[in-house]
Amino acid sequence: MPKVGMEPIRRSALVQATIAEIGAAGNLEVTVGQIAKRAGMSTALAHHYFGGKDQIFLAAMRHILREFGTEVLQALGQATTPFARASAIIQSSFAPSCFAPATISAWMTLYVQSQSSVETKRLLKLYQHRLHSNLTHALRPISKHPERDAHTLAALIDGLYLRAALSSACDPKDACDAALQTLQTLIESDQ
Amino acid sequence: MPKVGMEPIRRSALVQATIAEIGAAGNLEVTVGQIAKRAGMSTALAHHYFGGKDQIFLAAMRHILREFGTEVLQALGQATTPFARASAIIQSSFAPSCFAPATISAWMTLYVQSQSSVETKRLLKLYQHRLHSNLTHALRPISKHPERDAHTLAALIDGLYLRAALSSACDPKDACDAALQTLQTLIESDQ
DNA sequence: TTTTATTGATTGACGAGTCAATCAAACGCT
DNA sequence: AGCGTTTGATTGACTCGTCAATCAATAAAA
Repeated sequence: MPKVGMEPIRRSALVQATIAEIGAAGNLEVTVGQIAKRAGMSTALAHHYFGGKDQIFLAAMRHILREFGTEVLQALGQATTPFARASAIIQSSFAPSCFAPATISAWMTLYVQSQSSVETKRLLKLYQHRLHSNLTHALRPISKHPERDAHTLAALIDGLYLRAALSSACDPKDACDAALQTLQTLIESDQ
Repeated sequence: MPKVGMEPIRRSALVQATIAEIGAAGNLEVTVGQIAKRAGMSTALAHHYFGGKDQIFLAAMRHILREFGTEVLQALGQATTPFARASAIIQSSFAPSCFAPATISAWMTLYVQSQSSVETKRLLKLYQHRLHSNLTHALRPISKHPERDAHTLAALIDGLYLRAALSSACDPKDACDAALQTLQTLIESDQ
């Protein structure tokens, strides 16, 4: 049943399947065959549309990052005060969608891959830069050291996420509260 | 030249070689053959001593964690005041040895692997527990919320390390200073 | 009939783990 | 001291499986 205009559908299905497989495996040891099977097509077709395994993975990473980006943007849209903006950024970072097993694995993979793939490193930097920039902007009216505090908060968010994501004992809600609490402390401190 | 008592030497050489190879590759895509070659022996011998690839990797991880542990312990020994203890823990976490390419890759790998290997997860938890426990102990006399602040600082350390390690722009010294600064802010805050 | 979608089959490479064989040191016995 | 025997060290060659990538062929729309 070959129909025209399959490309975007196939690509999207492959990206979804890739994320699901990475989530199930916990790491990048996922074959093109597995991905293609889950997406309901042959490996040959996966290669046809993406050209190679690396590019399938990259597309999956980009998808997750884009999704996260829009989530932050939406949360920011509803915030009116500077403090609410900072809170919104933090809360987006600990949203349930960030803790889906597939998303967690994808993030960890992103960290590892960024060491050996320049394209992946670029993606990671993009995310970090956006987070920092959003935070700085939110903090400017309420912090004495917007840049510095943004840097600290960004790192804190990453660290708390790491812990919450990797240890089943630690839950997202607590991590989010800890970040919010620290935000409070930072902007109250006058030094 | 088969001599008796080679086992510890070979094992140690393999662990060293594994760390070096992981550092060079940036990820876990390292073959037993490469490791064995760097360690100056055949793949068969590597298997003979470790039984399998997984166990070689585990041994390498344990080695890095043990090295880090002794580094912290040593720094703690020279600290006399509670604040100095907390500072020592932070500074150990940003010591130059933690930023050797091989060490960085090993840490990232640890994060990824902990998702799929229970033994690796155990290792990671051990490290996190020790860090938290050391920090709590140091903070008890000087913080109003030792547990809470220890948790925050531990996450901050991980997050700052992540950023410093992965982006060549960010340097370890700045990350360390940021952590120390936040320590200061946390214990000064009375809320 | 040209273009797009699609796949089964195949190729070529690579890598983990095994095995049988070799070599030399240590050990025990006389 | 001399002589077999055991034992640990060591490897080249091999097996078996896996997987990315390719290709030729088919089918249906345009």
